[in-house]
Amino acid sequence: MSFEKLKDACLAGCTAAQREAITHVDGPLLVLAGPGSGKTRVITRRIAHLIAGGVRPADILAITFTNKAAGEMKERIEAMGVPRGALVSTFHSFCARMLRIYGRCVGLTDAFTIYDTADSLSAVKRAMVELEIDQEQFPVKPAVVAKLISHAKNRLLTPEKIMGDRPPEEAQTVAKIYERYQKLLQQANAADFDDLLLLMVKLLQEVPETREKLPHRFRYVLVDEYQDTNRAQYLIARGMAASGNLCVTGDPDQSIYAWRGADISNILEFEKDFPTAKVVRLEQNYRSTKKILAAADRVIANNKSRKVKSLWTENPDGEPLRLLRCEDEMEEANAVADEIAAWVRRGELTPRDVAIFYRVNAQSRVMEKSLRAEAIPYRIVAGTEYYQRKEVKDLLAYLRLVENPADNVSAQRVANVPPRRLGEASVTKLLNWGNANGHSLLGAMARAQEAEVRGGALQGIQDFLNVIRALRAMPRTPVAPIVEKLLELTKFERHLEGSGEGAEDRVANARELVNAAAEYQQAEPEGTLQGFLEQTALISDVDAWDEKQGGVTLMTLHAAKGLEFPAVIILGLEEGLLPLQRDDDDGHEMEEERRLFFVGLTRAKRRVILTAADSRARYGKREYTQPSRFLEELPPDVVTDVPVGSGRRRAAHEAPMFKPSPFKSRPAGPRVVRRSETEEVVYDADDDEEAIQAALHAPFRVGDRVTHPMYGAGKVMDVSGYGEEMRASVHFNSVGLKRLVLKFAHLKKTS
DNA sequence: GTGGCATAGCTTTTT
DNA sequence: GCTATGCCAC
Repeated sequence: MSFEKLKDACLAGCTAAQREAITHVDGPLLVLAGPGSGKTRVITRRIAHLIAGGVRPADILAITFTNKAAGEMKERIEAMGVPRGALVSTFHSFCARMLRIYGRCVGLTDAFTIYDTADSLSAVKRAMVELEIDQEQFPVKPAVVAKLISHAKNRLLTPEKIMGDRPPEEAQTVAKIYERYQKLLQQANAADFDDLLLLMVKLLQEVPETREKLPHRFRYVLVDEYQDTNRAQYLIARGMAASGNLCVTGDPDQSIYAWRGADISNILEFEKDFPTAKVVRLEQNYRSTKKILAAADRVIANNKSRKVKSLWTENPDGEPLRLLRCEDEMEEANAVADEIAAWVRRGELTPRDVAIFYRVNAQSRVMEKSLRAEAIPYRIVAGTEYYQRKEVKDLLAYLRLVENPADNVSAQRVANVPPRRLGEASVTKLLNWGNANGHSLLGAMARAQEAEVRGGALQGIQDFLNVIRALRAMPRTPVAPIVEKLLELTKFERHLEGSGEGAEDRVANARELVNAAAEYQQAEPEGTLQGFLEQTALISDVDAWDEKQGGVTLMTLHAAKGLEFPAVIILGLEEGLLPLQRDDDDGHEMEEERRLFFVGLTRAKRRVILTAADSRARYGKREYTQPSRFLEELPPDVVTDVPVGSGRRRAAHEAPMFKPSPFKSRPAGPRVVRRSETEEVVYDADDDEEAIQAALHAPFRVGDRVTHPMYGAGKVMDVSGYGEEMRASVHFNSVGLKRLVLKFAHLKKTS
């Protein structure tokens, strides 16, 4: 295809506003894109259009928010039929890549290690030990110190500045820890997440060798989700675009990362930063129904500090949003699982069409239980979890040491894993000797005699060094054999087998790392050990999510950004949870909570369910809740209120009003839970084993005639679930439609 | 050096 | 209520 034809293809089916953004070539460009307005399409087509217009792919840099988004963008550009070669990456991956090349200018070799939050914390603790700060006496905990340091870094502040109203001597001590921490990282040839950005800024601003060259390396720079950039990222974006051809896209109403330093004014003040900037607004929504969009629009209108925009859609009205009011989080989860089961049964949606969002990860547990009980397949999106597991981190620590022998945090971590009589005393001795004599921990081990380590520890040190040396002798690609060799040499699986409860899982996790390495190799045939380690360090939650796999998706509202689903369920619309309660509320954080809810709502194409529970367990204590203020902000005409459980039960049976006490056991006798006008679940109190077994092994089918001890004759209308959770909807002559749990219902076939 | 027990901290969100 | 860490005893 000719480049002219390609250019046309880039514009096919686009609106005037979209075309404007796609065809803009030189000079700064701000694309303010509402949810579902075709932003990704505009970015990918703009890149394809640039290339079709003669721009070399290698001159284009596109920054996305997640690795997953980067991968998808690359695919979509290639699908347009233009030559590949544009660099599409996240900020962190891009900076890591630059630092592999130019790290020497800022004190890193190309083998540097990336420290995650947990590694940083270890380094902070080590810094405090070295400074002889008594952790009992110093009132700031290591984790808080680590946070303060990170905070300072991604805002480019000195530690004193971010100490707020803490006493000056505390600030001074934190500053000292910061300094020592940084020295430790330097010695370990390591960079934490924030350093990746910070050192990149240094390359752009301070280092003579790079500050002239790097800003001109790319002619066109694009940054997506610009509303979520922090100070350092802002400087990098600007710094890389000496050409002035900086295109940023985003939506201030979807800024949800202020808590980690994102500065919404980066996008709000883009026009001030670049007075010649062209601004394109994308306000037509192609994703959601009118009702969903109206709800989202009305909610976000309550934010005071925002650029007003008018979202609209030509999509149909759609069905109303539904609010399930439940007694507690268990009922909430059951009601949601029942809903989904019904959708699937009716053929309206498949499980993979459905996403469940929540504010905090802890909410997923109860939900999972109910989904399992209904036999609904689901997937939790929390990719980093796997790499945080102890056994996996241990293995990665070995691999890092192979790559970077200076990495003391990793060396300290696994020196005695599996146990090899190389205890804390010896390690401390080696560490101190190494510090004094300019050697890493690994280096000190190689000179253990000099360091005056003796006894059993010496053999342990030998074993440890042998493992590292053997691995280092292997080629760095392919990666999987290195991981396999590691498991073999350390007898890691045998070590885990004896680790008590959950040992099987741990062994499986360890083996899984071999698979992860093989998968990495499949994606990156040339990939090295270093590349694999980098990928594992910079993986994000959504990165691990494969939408091709079936099942209901469970994730936090934060992880939901940028995705879309036919049906969305948002749990826990309660004061304190969504919006989440915090100590120092100055109103800005409330607005960020509202944006988070806005993001959740606007992920939905056709169907939205919201839930709220009267009480919820928190820290193991039951607390009564107030409905979220966001519920009052929804336009009443697009929301249907659906009482589940207690409220409905009262209405149905005119029981006296009382707050159900979680401390009283429920009264004997059949328990009836009404779920809607026509549906009830009846649990019988006396469950004799024989009847249960009989019920479970008598397959009821739609259309079967049955009798029930209490309700008499009826006809089966619907069957759902498996095993103990199998339920049937039965229409009884006496009382109409009931939903029965077969395990308890004592239902018999009559014909 | 290992294993058992107590307890603190967790539930904000994540690269 | 759970879990990860740290402390102590053997």
